[in-house]
Amino acid sequence: MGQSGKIRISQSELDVMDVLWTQSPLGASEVAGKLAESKDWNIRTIKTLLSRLVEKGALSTETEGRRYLYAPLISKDSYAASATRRLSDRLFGGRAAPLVMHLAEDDGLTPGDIAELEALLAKLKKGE
Amino acid sequence: MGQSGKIRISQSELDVMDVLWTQSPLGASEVAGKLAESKDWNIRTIKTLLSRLVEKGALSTETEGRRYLYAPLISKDSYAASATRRLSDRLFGGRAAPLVMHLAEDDGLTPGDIAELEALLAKLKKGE
DNA sequence: GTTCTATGGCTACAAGTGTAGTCATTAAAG
DNA sequence: CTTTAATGACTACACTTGTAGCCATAGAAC
Repeated sequence: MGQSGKIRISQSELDVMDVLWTQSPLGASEVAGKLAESKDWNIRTIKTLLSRLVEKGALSTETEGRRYLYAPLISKDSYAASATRRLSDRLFGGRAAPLVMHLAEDDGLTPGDIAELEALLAKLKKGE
Repeated sequence: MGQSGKIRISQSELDVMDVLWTQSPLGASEVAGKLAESKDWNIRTIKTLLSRLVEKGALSTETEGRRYLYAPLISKDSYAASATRRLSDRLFGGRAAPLVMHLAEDDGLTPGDIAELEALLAKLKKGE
């Protein structure tokens, strides 16, 4: 967990985090390279986002020559956990079932998902 | 569904929506009355939020004398569905299982929740 | 009828966000 | 060495959000 609860990561910043969650540490231009496939962003935009993420304590920097290599300080997992919990608390009073029900609607759950969830539930019942 | 996907509702605005999802239509001061229990907001703050929500198309107004009665234009359910889907897409590539797993950690799922989810899954398997 | 009070409309203003531009510097290319 | 290209630092600027203040007005309370 850590401070992942305190840090607010914006939409665009999250796109940058995703790259570094996949691979890190990376320099700004490498991050830009990965993002180029999905986003049409100027390198400066990416640098701004990187700087803001460093300010926020979401990324660490390591000096390599005259540039920085960036790496996540919070894991995707812990970020995802806190974001999920926030949503669940905020909209469903912390209940998981309604949330899953919403995913289920609108073709949200494939048969594979259902099987996976069943397995997960079985494990939870045993574990607890 | 509708336009609930397009409309961005901020944190504070969501607090206002919650009141109106519980009961509507209501005038500004009634909304303020309900919010007073949980929030320490000036009535003007609430009026601003109401106005912004009307601008955004999240609330409708109905004139009653010289004031407005506000009512939601999007249901909590549809908002919750799109918010859930956004999160799931954004963080888990649209997979439901990892999301539930996150809820499960950290005491997120009570035995009751687990039972409820099992029932839900059973219904999904039969239905589809 | 005059004073109070609540209303919506408009305004405010700092922090956060999306999206860059400018600049001095330095490493690389030639 | 000089030109070029890439880097981080600083700056920019409109939009959103949180959190209200001011104002003219109209109904409520005398």
